[in-house]
Amino acid sequence: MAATIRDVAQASGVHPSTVSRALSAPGMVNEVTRGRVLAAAEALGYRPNRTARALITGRTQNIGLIVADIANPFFPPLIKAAEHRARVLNHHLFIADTDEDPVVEEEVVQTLSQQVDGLLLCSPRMSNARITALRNHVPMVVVNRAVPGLASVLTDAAGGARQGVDHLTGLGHRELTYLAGPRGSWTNREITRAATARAQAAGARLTVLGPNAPSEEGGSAAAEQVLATGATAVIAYNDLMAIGLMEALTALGKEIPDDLSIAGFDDIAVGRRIRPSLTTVASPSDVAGQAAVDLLLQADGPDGRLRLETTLLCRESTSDGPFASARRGQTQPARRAAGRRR
Amino acid sequence: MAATIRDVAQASGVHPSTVSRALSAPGMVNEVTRGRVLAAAEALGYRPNRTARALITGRTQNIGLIVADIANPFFPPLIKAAEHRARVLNHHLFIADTDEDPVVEEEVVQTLSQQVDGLLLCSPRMSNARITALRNHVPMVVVNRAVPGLASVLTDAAGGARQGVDHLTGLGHRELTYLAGPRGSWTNREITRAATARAQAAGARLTVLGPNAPSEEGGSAAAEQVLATGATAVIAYNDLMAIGLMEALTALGKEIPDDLSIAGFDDIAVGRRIRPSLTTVASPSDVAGQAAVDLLLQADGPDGRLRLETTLLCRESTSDGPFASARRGQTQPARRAAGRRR
DNA sequence: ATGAAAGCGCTAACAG
DNA sequence: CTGTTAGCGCTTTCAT
Repeated sequence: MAATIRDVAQASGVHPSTVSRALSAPGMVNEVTRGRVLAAAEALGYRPNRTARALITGRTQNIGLIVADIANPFFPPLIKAAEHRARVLNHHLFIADTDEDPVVEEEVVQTLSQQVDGLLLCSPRMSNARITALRNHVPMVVVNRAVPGLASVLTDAAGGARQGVDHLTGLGHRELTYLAGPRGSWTNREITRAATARAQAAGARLTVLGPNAPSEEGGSAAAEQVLATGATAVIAYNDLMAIGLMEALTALGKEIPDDLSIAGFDDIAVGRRIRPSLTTVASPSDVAGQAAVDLLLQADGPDGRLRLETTLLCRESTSDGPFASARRGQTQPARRAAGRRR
Repeated sequence: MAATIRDVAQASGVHPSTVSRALSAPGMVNEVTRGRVLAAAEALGYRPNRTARALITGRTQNIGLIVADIANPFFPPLIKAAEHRARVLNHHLFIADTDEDPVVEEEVVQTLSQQVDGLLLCSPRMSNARITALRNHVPMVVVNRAVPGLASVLTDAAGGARQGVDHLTGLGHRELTYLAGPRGSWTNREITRAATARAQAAGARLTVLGPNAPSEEGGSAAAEQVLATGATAVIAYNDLMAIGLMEALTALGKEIPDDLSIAGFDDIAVGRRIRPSLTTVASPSDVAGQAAVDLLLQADGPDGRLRLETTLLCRESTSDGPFASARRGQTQPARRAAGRRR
C-alpha cells in the first residue's frame, strides 16, 4: 500500500496537517520542520493522493480534451500544443476519442467532467443544446464550433470556404461541388453557407453533396455522385475526404487536376506528399490547441472567443477550368510546392 | 453545485446509504423504495461522484493509455481498439502522449497512477528498472516491450526483422542498412539483433545507423549517412522513417527502388498511398489494443504475455538487388497492391 | 430492508 | 508556527 500523509506525519513526528502544509504551503511552516517532513516523505516514497486532494479542494489539475477522431491527422498538432501548454501550467491533459458519435461524446463528457477542472471540446458532434446543458456541470472551451454564450476557439471556416471558392472560380470553374462533412459539424455548416453564397456571387453553381463521413472512406464513397453533378471542381470538408475522393476518381479513370480540380481543408501532412499534392485551406491548429488551454484556465473561468484566420495553399490538385482566363498569371495565385512544416 | 447523494436521500425520504445501495446494489433494497430513489435521482440530475467513490472503493473504472507519440499513425488503430474494449467492460480510457520523452513518461505514469485502475504502457522509453519500480504503484500491461515479470503484449519484432531481411536478401541485396529507431525502444533492440544475425547468416552485411528520431524528420536526416554506407537496401525502424528517408533520397536524385530498396515496419495507411508504395512489416495493432485491455482487467491482476505475429507486405519500394537470381519469380514473393484496410 | 456511524486521504478553518 | 477538528461525497460495516 502506498504511503499516506499520516505515515509521513508519524515518521517526522508532526501532525498530518503540518505535512500537508509543508507540501502545499511552504511559507506557513518552519524551515527545519519542513526539512524533516520532506525527508520523511522522500524516504517513504510518499505521493500525495490527487483524488483525495481533489475531493476537498475541488481542483484536479486535470484537463480533458475530447476529439471526434484521434486518427484524423488534423488533431495531433492541436493535441500536442494543448498538452505542452497544460504541462507548463501544471496541469495534466486527458485525451478521449468519441469516434464521431454524439452519444459517446456526451457519455465521455459526463465521465470526465468530475475528474477534470475543465474540458476542451474539439469539433463536437452534439447539439448546441446538449453542450450548453453540460456546460453547467463543468467549465469548457469549444474548439471549431460557435456555441452561443460559450468560450470558443474557432477558425474562420467561412472565410476559408470563400478562399477556396475564389481560387476555383478564379481558375475558371463554374460548376462546383462541395463534398460535405458530418451532420453535427459546425464547420460543415459554415462552409456550406459561405461557399454557396460566394459561388453564386461569382456566377458559378455549387452543388452540396452530403452528409458524408469525414474520412477517406467517406470521400471515396462519394466519387460517383460527384461525377454525376457534372462539376469540374470539388471542395471537400477536409483533406482526408479530398484524398479519398481523389483516389476513387483516379481509379475511375479520371485525371486530377486535368479532368477535375480538388481542394480540401486542414493541410494535413499527407496532403503535401501525395501526387498530385493537395490544394487546401490551412488553419493554425497548434495555436488553437494552446489558446484553448489558456482560455480554459484563465482565472475567472473560460470566457471569450478567439478566431483564427485560414491560409489557402495552392498545390497540384487544382488547375484551370473551362472558363480559364487567357491571362492566367493574374487570376491564379502563386503556387507553393509544400505547405508549412511544423 | 451538482446534486449529492444526500440531496437525493432527502428528496426521496431515505438515508444516504439507502440511496447508495439503490444505485450500486439493486438487490439489497426494496423495489418501491428503489423506484422512489431512482426517480428523485433522475429529477435532480444526480451523477454519482466517481472521485469520491474511488476514494473509498479504490476502483476508478478508468484505464490510462500512454503512448510515445500520438501523431504516429501506428497508434490510432491500437488506441481505438483499446477504447472500444474498455467501453464494453464499463471502463473509460484516458490517453496521454509523452512526446518520446522518458522523463515526461514517468511523470505521466505517476500522475495517472492514482486516477486509474491500471495503465497500458505503449512502446515505453523508460528503462526496465523504472518500469518495474512503477509497477508497484499501479497494475500495468506493457505493449511492444518485454519487461521481465510484467504482463505484456508484443509483436514479434525479431520475426518481422527476419522477414524483412529475407525479403531483401532474397531480392539479391548483400549490402543492407538498418536505420535504427530511438534509444529506449525494445522493438529497436530486437530488430537490430535479429536483422544483424539473419543478414550475416545469408552472407549479407548489415550496417546499423542510429539512434534516430522515429519520425519522418529522423528518416530524412539520415539520408546522406545511408548513402555513405553503400547499401543497396534499407530497412527502417518504422514506416514514418522509411517515408522520410525515401523523400530525402529522392530529393538527392536517387530512384526508389531502382537505386535503393526501402522497407519499413507498421503498415501505416500513408505507406499504401505514396509512390512508390512502401514495402513493410505489418502487425495487428488493433488486436494488441484490445488484448492489452483484457489482460489488464483480468480478475486477478494483469499477468501473462501475448505475442503477435507479423506479416510482410511487399509493395513497390523494394526490388531486385545486384545479386538477383535470374529466376526472379521464385525468389520474390507475390506483390500485393494494397495492404489490409481497417 | 433500512438507518447509524465510521472512514477513504486529504485540506481548511480555528485555536493556541 | 503547529495541533485539533471537521468534512469533501461516497461506501461499508454494524445494528436494528
